[in-house]
Parts: sequence; C-alpha cells; structure tokens
Amino acid sequence: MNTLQINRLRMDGSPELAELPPRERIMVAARDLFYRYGLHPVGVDAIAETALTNKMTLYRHFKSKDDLIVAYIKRLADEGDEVWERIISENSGNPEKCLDAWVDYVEDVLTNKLERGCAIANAAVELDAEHPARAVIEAYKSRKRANLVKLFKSARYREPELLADEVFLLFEGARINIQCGKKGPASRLVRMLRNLLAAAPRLSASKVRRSPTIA
Amino acid sequence: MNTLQINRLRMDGSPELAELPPRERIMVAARDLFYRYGLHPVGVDAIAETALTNKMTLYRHFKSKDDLIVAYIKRLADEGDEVWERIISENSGNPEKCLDAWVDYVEDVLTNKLERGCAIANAAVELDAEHPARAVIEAYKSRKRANLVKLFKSARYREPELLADEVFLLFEGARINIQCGKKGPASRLVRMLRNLLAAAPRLSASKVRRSPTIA
DNA sequence: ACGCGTAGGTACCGACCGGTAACATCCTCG
DNA sequence: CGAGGATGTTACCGGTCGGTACCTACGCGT
Repeated sequence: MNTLQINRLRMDGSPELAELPPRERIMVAARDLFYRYGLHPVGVDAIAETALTNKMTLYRHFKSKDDLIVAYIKRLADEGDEVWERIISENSGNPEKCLDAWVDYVEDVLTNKLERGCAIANAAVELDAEHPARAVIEAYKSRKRANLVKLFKSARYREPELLADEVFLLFEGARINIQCGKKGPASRLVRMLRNLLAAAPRLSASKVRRSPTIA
Repeated sequence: MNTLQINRLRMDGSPELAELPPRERIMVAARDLFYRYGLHPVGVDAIAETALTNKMTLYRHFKSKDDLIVAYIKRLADEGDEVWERIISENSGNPEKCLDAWVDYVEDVLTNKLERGCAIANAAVELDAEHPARAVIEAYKSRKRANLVKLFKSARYREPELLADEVFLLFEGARINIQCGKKGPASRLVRMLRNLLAAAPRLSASKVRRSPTIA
C-alpha cells in the first residue's frame, strides 16, 4: 500500500537519521516499520527506502530478511533491558522508588497513542516455532520475569515469585488486549497494579539492619 | 473434552471432512491453517487444498481473502461464545460450579500441546487498524470481559468489575506469554486463578433468599 | 595519485500471491 | 430425460517479494 509514503513523511522530520551509518539507519527503519505493520507485511524494499538507502546495502549488512528480524528482536530486547537498568540505577536500587518508577513506565507505555502491544510478543505471534529469533524472545521474557522477582524480593514481598507471575501476566495481557480495543481492561491496569502492589503482603522490616537495594 | 481437542480430532483423521459442504470445508481448513501459521503466511491456495477443493470454489463463497478472514474471526467468536454458554448451561447457572468449570476450561486451553495463544488476539496482532475484522474482535473481547463480570456478580464477589479485569488480563497474558516459552508464568496461571478466586472478598450471603444464578 | 572498501543505483530473476476467465463435470430436481 | 446450478480443473494475469549481479561513485589511508 502507501506504507512507504506514510513512513517517509514521519521520517522526514528526523534530520539525524541521514547522518547515521547505513546499518543503523536500516535498524531504525526496521524497528519502526516492523512494529507498526508487522513482520510479514513489511518488505525489505520498504525498509531500505525508509532507511534512505537501497536493498543492496541492506543485504550487505544482513544476510537475509530473517537475519534482519533476529537483529531487530535483539535490538528490542537490548532496549528493554536498558529501560529496566535505567529504572534501577536512576532510583539507586531503592525498591520502593523502583516499583513506582516501573509502574510509571507501564503507564507511559499503555497510554502511548502508537501502542500496538509488546513488539517482541507480537513478533512471537508472527514467527513460526523454528525461527531463530524465538530463542532471543524466550530468553528476554524470562529475564523480564526474573527482574520482577528480584525487585519484589528486595521490596520484601512475602511471595515475590507469585507476585511477579501475576504482575507479569497482567502487563502482558494489557499489552495484547489494548490491540483489541483501547477502552478495555488494559486502560485500568495501572490502577490495578498500584492497588495490588500496595495490598500484597510483605515481610516485616523489623530485623533489617539497612535498607535493602536491588542492585 | 474442550473444543480445541474436538476440533483437532476432526482434522486429524478427517474422515468426515470430505463429506462436509465446500464452504464448511474451507472454514475448517482456514481455521486450522490460520491458527497454526498465521494470517499472512497462509495463502488461499493452501486453504483450498487443505479443504479438498480449489481456489475457484473458495472465491465463489468468499469474495476475497479478507472476507474469508472476517468469516474466520466470526466463526472463532461464535465458538468462543458457545463454550461460555455451555459452561453456564451445563452447570445450570450455579455460580460456583460455573467458576470451577471455567477454570477447568482455562486449564484445558493452556495445557493443550498445540496452544498458540488466543486465535482472535493473534489475528488482532496481524491485522492493521482498518481491517473489517477488527470490529468483530473488539466486540468479542468486550463480551468476554462482560461475561466474567456477570459471573462474578452472581458469585457475589465484592468487586466483580475489578476482578473481571484482573482475571481477564491474566488469562490474556498467559495465552500470549505461552508463545514465548511454555515454562513461563502461563504454566502457573491456573493455580493463581484458583487462589485468586478463593481469596477475593465476597458479599455476605445472609440476606439472600435463594441461591442466585447467572442465567 | 593510487587502490580499496563501502555505499548507491539499476536491472533482473524465480517464486509466489490474490484474483479471474473459461470450460468440463456432476448432482439434483422438474 | 433434460436443464440449471454448484463444483472441479486448468491456465493465466499483474503485482510483489526475497535475493542477486553488476556497475558506478565516493571517501579514506598510504
């Protein structure tokens, strides 16, 4: 369709893109197009054009479209990890602040007008069971869940594993459900999350010498 | 014996598939292929062939692939509604039994070896915002959530809307997350669900004359 | 000045896809 | 029996897709 035109409009306003090295431009373009339109509908030509280059250059940096998809997923996973690390470091590992910051982040994600679900989960829906990107996806998702467990432990929740499962599934559910209507349960997740985290039972802090940190 | 298994049996030996009318054969084939491989990767030729017919007959019953996709989604939605109605009717609208039966159904779904998430949610991931099937999808998902609210109300939960949102998102999250690894939080959803439903506060039953029913 | 690696541009290939035309066949019902 | 409608079969069209060959042009270090 007019995929290219729509996207070129949006990319025009970014003067920095033209100054990035070709491989990076391709990554940026792929990230944008794959997320907005899905993996299958977006062709390599469209990515190359959006990246202000051509298909040949794309194939000099990625040996196939599948290879580019793997790189795309890895990039997403890296960015997700960075977001988490930033949340931890910006709050000096203080569990309460981290919790608040993470919920704020969730709120940001869910209220984003362009939200179309978790790009990684969406990719999992589109990719068949044998695709090399699946390993990256599974590792990432289990890492995310482990991060929550660690945070809940440091916040001294009584059942950090259970709480992590719950919070994780709620978030995942919200991100998939938002694609089935913006006014559904997803729009109420943040409130649920704050209530849940406030109400979940914790260990008493009486025996703690110093305030625990997650980092 | 849930619907998935029933349907898989129908596909496996496919003894009766050959005796179905062409349009129905196409619907069965589309249902199987679309779910297993996604909307985009499955071509109309493949569907026709699986349906023991050809592309021409397919196009005599559906004016386009998109039209077939809409019919596919509608069929899924109808089947989902039927599952719910069966749960209600088979338990005579008794809220407690309905709750148990629904959780059992969830367990069936999540432990099915072929589980690849909610077919309707997966379709939402693959379809762009203007696709005619989206209306069907949104209506279905909001109906599912409404069903839960009604059930929780009749079971006299204190906050049926909140609980419905929570349970709904947990289930949705589990079905998407199972595609990112079978050993993740999704595998523990059923236990979470039973605990949640057992622990959630209810209204006292003192003033109730007769046992309430959902139907 | 030179050479070399990287990038841009164009043209092309074979495969596949959604969709259609035209025709043969079969079943049913009058 | 005969006619009409639904189905099967083949071939085809135009477009797109992933991927490649080939050549040019620029930049950079020596």
